[in-house]
Amino acid sequence: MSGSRHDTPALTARLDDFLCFSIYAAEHAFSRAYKPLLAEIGLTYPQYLVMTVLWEEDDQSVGQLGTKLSLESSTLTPLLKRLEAEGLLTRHRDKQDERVVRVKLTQPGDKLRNRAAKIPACILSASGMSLDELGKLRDQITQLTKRLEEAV
Amino acid sequence: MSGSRHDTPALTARLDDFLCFSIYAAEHAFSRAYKPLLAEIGLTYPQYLVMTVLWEEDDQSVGQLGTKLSLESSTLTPLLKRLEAEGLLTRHRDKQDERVVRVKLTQPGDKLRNRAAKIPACILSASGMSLDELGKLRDQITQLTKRLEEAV
DNA sequence: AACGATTAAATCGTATACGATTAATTATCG
DNA sequence: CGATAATTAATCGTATACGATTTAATCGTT
Repeated sequence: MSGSRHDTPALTARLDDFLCFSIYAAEHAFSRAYKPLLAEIGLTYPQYLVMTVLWEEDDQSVGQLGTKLSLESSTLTPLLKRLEAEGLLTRHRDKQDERVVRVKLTQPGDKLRNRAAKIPACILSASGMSLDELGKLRDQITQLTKRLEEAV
Repeated sequence: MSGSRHDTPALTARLDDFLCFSIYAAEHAFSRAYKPLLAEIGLTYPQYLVMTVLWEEDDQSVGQLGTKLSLESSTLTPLLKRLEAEGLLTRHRDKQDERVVRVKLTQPGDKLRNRAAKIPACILSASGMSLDELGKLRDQITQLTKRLEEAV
């Protein structure tokens, strides 16, 4: 057996040991869990996140959305154009500062909130966890994210 | 105030309340934390995950890799072709079953493991958590993923 | 052996996602 | 006031990622 490349397993952690991979897998799982629910209202998962930010606070700039979602304009611009083409929002240059593009919900975009309202409960139920457990887990992950961002 | 669209905030959970968003953000943070480290060895984050699976066990089919990473062949095939073009692995049809493509590390691909070996420790340090905390968090997330997958 | 069902990858179209660059506008400082 | 710096989106090139379809090979049943 000596000399085989499998003599030194300690060099490579097993994928299942990686916290980053558990997050990667969970992200996939969430995306898949949301997909059928979002398909009913014609949104993708990232589009749903953008709409959620706008339902929370309307009339935000591309930059504000990017900060909240950790996304670049190179990602947001095409995504927002698709939502605009769907008639869910408008994009207009800010009169005071023409560099800024302000994103506003249309009436259909605002109305969609009602149809999306039941989705979080579906996911909660699918997760099989209590609101309390979920909140604790969320806070731990958020703190981890904060530390990773500080370290970079 | 009555009649404003902001009368019913309960309809829309705040984005920060979403566990799914904390995972989404953590996935981004991990990806960004890994990026400079992986750039040194010329890998992207998904490519690193594939290589990790192969370092763990060489000579796997595209399907096996897909199962372990929750990825479709439509994602893996182009990714594997890039790694093949880099000379890190080979792709060959299985002699016993020509439907199957077996992926094997080349010597450079195997050697890369040594250069990648220090990366997990860097991330661990950046996360600012103990191995024990990390393990507990990982197990909770893995369980959550399992439940979400079962519910779909 | 034969033929329909199943399986494994690959392909295609669409949608993120990011870094680097560009374009347009605004701020700043001499 | 005017040149330069800084800011904001948009654009471009590359790399995931998935669903649906296609292709090729194998399996199952008769």
